[in-house]
Amino acid sequence: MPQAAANDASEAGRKSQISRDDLLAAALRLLGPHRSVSSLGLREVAREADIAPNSFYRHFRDIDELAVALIELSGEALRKVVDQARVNVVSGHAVVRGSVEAFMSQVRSEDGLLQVLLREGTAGSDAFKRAVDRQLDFFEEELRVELVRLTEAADQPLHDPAVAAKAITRLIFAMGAHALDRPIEDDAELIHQMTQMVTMILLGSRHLRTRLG
Amino acid sequence: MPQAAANDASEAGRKSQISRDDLLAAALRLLGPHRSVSSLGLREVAREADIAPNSFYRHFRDIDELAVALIELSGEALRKVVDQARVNVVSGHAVVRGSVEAFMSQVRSEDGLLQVLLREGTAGSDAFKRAVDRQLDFFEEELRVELVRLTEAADQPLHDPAVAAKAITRLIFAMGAHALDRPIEDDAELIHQMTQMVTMILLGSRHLRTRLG
DNA sequence: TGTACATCAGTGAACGCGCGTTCACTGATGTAC
DNA sequence: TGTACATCAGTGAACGCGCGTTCACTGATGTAC
Repeated sequence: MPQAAANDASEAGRKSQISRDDLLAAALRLLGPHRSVSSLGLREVAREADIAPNSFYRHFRDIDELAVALIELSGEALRKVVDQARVNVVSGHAVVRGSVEAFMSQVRSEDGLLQVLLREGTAGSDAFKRAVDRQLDFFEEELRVELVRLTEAADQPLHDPAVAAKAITRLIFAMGAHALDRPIEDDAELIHQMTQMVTMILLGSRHLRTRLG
Repeated sequence: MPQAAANDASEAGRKSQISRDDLLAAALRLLGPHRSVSSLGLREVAREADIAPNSFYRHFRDIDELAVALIELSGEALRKVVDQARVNVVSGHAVVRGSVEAFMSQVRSEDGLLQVLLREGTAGSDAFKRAVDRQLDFFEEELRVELVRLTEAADQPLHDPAVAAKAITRLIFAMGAHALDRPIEDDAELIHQMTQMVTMILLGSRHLRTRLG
């Protein structure tokens, strides 16, 4: 069975086929919690994936295309947060706190997906920055829709749900990035702070409406 | 007058002395609004400053030490924002909006100092990240003191001024970084949004106190 | 005032390194007959 | 079922490049006598 033997890394010659996903996984392994995507090198990723540097081009045009793919992959982590938040709404669980907890649980997730997104302030190529912004905008829009739905159902509408959603999104992402540089023992405190912050924004937005009409 | 002639760049041989500040200025020129400090190269900065690469070591241990110096320099821009905010308080000008405007005016400042700070999500060496955090913490603390002073004077104390100050700081920095990627025509809209966001946080923080005691 | 000397910001040349990219290639796999 | 062939994910070697860093040096400047 030469095909089976070819999967053995100790075998000389050609490796069994490697997929885009294998390269993305290798890149994720290299990143860990403290490196930024845009610092990844092509040879470095190829080395980690155990392929020749030039084989990289079979899967991606360049390292930047891989970076964009990574960002899109990390969007999955955001979708999980949104899903969990919706579950909290239905179950009557404390919505703000529960959602902040869901977010932080993704921040600390072993797969490291959300970390990829948080590590990126504003560095990298244009295509890359656009990819990051797409993910932020997606989250912001989901949040906005949910805020409108919830607050109107409770007959406590917000003054400007779009601005509130943007504020919460940007703030929670900034705090998430901050959390990456703090020890995990601080998580409880951070969750408490983030919950308070989001509550302030929501409460403020509601009263701004009461005040201004 | 050989000394005077030595200042002429067309002159062969040794250049007149160059200072740390000249190197910092060269680095700032290279950065512009869209590059991150941690991507600067030693040879690149030396080239821009018109000195030999090895001369760099006369002024900084390595490129990282220059990056930290740049961050500390950029703290000056923050101090200007704080000063302007205090002027607004005294003059009775709209405090929140005026301070947001002062911040955005530094964001767009020609010297590009504040941009250096905003461009840095979380990349770079440990020493560098600590330098960035120091500046954020400085701003947050100034803001906290001012918030306490103002709201207690108006007899409308906040629920947790420290958390409110942190929320405002992180949010305003995130929005400032966002602004760098937007055309200057969007500034009016961004200032409007940021003003609303800060107002929401302050209003929410006050009502949180009313509610919880 | 003149001379001898220490200091030290500057220099050019060279190093080894890892990078991205290109080339012509190989050989396993799937398909057509 | 066997054979011929196209496809294409993999390969090793090589390229030129810019990087950070080290070396022994030079010569202008300030200071001591």
